[in-house]
Amino acid sequence: MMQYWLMKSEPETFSIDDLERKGTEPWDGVRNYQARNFMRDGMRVGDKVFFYHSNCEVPGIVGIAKVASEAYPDPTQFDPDNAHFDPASTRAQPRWMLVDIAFERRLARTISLAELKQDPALADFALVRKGNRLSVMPVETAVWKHILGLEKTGRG
DNA sequence: GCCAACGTTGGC
DNA sequence: GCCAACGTTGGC
Repeated sequence: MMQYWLMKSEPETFSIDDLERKGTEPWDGVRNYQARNFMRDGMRVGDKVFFYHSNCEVPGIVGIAKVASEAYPDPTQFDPDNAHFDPASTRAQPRWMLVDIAFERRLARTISLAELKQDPALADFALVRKGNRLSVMPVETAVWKHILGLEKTGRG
């Protein structure tokens, strides 16, 4: 059964433009167990993903991607020259996993965090809750549909 | 750039 | 196992 997700990326590091240009990208660098578990245990090929820009001028959802592989070990954990190198991880027992993410489309407009926060229908959505730092999270079907409904409305 | 919130580490 | 110190995330 199709599941929905949201994944955060800092656009200065990897933006929706970058994903559109490359087509498919290994979602490397995740070093949070909860986020890893969602990728490893939750995601299936074909699941849909909101692409979210974080730590930027207008944080918000900017596009839609899809899961393009099952989880496999994140190669950056083995590379001493990589910022995400993890000396405690081994190839026999890799600690960090990733999935490939494929571009699907941009949204017609950015649906900003500010807009999501002031929407009463999204009060329980983890993204808008105070202190949330999770970079990979599930999105309930109703929430997914509600947010997509915002795309064509109002501002932008 | 600041800093609140949160996760991880390590001493005990 | 507790918890203080530290590092990171990410909005503002």
